[in-house]
Amino acid sequence: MSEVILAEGLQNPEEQVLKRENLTEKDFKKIIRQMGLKVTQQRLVILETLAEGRVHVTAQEVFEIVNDKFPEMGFATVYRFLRKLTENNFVTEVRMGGLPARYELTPKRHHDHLTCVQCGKIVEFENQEIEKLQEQVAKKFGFELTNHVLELYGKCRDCQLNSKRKEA
Amino acid sequence: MSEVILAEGLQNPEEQVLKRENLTEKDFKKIIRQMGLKVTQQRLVILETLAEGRVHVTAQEVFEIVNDKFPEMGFATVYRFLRKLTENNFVTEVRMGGLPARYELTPKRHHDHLTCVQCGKIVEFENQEIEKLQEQVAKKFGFELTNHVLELYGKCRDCQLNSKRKEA
DNA sequence: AATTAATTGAAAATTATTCTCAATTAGTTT
DNA sequence: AAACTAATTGAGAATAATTTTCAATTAATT
Ligand SMILES: [Mn+2]
Ligand SMILES: [Mn+2]
Ligand SMILES: [Zn+2]
Ligand SMILES: [Zn+2]
Repeated sequence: MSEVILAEGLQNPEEQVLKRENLTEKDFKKIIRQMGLKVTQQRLVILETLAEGRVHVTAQEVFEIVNDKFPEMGFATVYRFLRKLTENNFVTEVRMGGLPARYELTPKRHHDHLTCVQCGKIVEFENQEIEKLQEQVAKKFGFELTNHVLELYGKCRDCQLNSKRKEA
Repeated sequence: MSEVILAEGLQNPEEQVLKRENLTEKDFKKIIRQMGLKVTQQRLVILETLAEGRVHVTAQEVFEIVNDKFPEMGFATVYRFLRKLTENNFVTEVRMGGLPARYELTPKRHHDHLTCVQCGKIVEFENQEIEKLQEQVAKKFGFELTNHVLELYGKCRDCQLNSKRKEA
């Protein structure tokens, strides 16, 4: 049941995000070439879209935004390029439950997410202590850690207040 | 690319799991009744399947196992009942990336997972320090924590050795 | 400008999961 | 024990997200 609420909320969530770099067309071209790919208009527009506006976007959202500026773009291109970007770690895939994947340009510093199950608001946070403890756990079991997923879910302050208001 | 390897590996992973209770038919009936549902053969067989054998199973796997003992069972019934069990917290859904959800009977103590990206082996662990820190993070941002997902991914000792062997 | 391998969009395919609905059945009431 | 009824079931259709296919186009190289 929290799933549905979450999905609805996520349609227009506000977000509290860590500061992002300002990227220009030059940077986009560099990124594309670093992956050994050809520079195309669609790829540039997709990167542009990722760099401005909402930080955590679904492939569908990217497609819709991009489709305005560039109506002949197919959604397969968006999915394809997002996958490439993710494989090359220029983009990070964030998955919440069974919902569609969300993507963000990989920021210089790693972070995890705290999401409101009611309104979908996303807060990014860094916690070095947790990161360290994760390493320790992996070590303890003889694993070489490659990555991790830490997603916290809860009710944000606003939604807590809203709930109380309704009760009263 | 790690996705594919992971998916393949997961087809026959060994697992290191925390000890589980031994549940009997009596317990299963109690569980079903606690959810206000009727006790049916299919529900009993599904619970039986969850209680023995592999701990982290997909709906498909449950269906196949169950289908042997009980060939007239439909997969919709498996999905339906797993959902109910999950909603009522008798079963916990574990999701790794975009792969099919895996389910396990919710154990008395909460734990998280450490998964080998090569062979799919799953190790369960508990870490109170991490849990505490998560609460602190939530609090710091004014959230009331409802749940979290912590999945660690890495290469297990065996797979590290295998890799070295291949190099040599 | 010619060449060619990569890229693209549209549509079909795939995968996991949910829904629909007519037939069956568990649990209750006579 | 038979009747009753609302819940449950299985089969298959539907849905949603994502991937694949393939013929046409295009970026980069010559
Ligand atoms: Mn983020
Ligand atoms: Mn587990
Ligand atoms: Zn909220
Ligand atoms: Zn392994």
